[in-house]
Amino acid sequence: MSMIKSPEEQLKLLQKGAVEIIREEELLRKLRTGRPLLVKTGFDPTAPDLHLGHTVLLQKMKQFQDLGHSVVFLIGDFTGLIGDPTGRNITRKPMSRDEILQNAETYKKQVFKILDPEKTIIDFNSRWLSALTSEEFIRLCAKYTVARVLERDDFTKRLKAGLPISIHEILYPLAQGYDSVALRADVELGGTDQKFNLLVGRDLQREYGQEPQVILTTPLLEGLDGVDKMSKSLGNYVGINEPAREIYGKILSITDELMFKYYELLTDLTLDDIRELKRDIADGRKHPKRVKQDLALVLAGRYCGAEAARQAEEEFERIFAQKGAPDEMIRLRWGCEEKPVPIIDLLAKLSIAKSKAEARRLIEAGGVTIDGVRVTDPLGRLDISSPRDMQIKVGKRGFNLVELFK
RNA sequence: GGACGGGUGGUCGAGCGGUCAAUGGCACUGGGCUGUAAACCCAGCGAUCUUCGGGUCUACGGAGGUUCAAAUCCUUCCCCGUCCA
Repeated sequence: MSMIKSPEEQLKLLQKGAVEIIREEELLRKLRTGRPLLVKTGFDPTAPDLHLGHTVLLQKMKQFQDLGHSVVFLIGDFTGLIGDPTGRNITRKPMSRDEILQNAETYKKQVFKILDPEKTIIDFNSRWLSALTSEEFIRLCAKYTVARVLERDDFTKRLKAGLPISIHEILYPLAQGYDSVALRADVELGGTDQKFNLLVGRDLQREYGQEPQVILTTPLLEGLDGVDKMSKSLGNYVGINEPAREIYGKILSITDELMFKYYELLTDLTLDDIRELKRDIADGRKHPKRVKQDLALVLAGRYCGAEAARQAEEEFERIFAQKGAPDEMIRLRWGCEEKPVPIIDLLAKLSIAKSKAEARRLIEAGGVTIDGVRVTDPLGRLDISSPRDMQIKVGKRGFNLVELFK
């Protein structure tokens, strides 16, 4: 067990990597009581694939755990019905009990790559939100005003832009805030985009006669595109359940600029360390690719093990630096045919290309290679009369191994 | 309930009777350069058939209609927004 740290030491640790703590002196006071604090963090039930963006938050949760506090991983199965207006989702289909439980299981598998299973409480907010009677719900609504909800950035913007806002969306912050009341949370963690929702929790707790929770926000991690925040629906994410080679490859594809952000938010390096890295690159002492590879190694290693990460790097070098083939390719089978078949047809039938038109485009663009030879004629045919293995490469990463059989 | 504006391809946004599979930006895909980086350059970006010239089908909120011809005009329905009540 770790040494008990003083409240001041704890605060210092928790401050690192936090964008904002509201309010610090309250947190300190709570820490001074000496009792384990109840730390709540809400997660959306619709996206049980955790990615690096979530880990920023999870690391912070882990920190609380290591300091001896009690962490609630709250799955917003009820609020999920609404859909957090923070994004741009307007409607969501209700999820079945089974789906939710299944997602919860998926969550657990991933969350415990970071969190301590012994010290994590997993809960669902439908437990109390579904139980509210209409009357209680109205009473809850009575504790907040439309004007205050509309203060939210998202809403203000949408209102100005003439975009619709549904009633249920303005109820979202209330529902989430009520979670804090139900749990009697001491602290709630969330990304900076959650600030408003977290603040509502404070207000509601006060309304219900509780001591308001402290809120701690963490920075949002930008996705691989470096534009939007990392999210599964935008497809710009790195999942922590992905194989090492995926994590490694995705990290290597980010821009140099973004790489430093990732260093900052995802590794233990201090800002000084990062400054030094930048300097070394500027001076030519270090190659930016190497620095990026180091980052990829750390992250792939964290979720897949150092050995897997090392192998990922090796394979990466082989494929891209030496133009080789990966260890694992998509394996396909196809029966031999007497007559030579149009390559376009073959690509479409094997689902290597979505349609014949796409196959044709790919060939015309020079993106198709068979057994290392670039296909140049979109009308070309291929002799597939005898059984053999054939390697078809589409684009930079589409490796397919096609087995021709009799 | 009333007045007005609007619904176009992944997205934003032109087009407002034919030459429109629909200008353009973004996103995306492929190629080049490179470090699977950025920037940049080139090409592509509904499906299908093709003797590679082109043909066919499906698409501009839904359904009808006018017309030789409609994303474009009319009717109606649905949806969204703004203002008024």
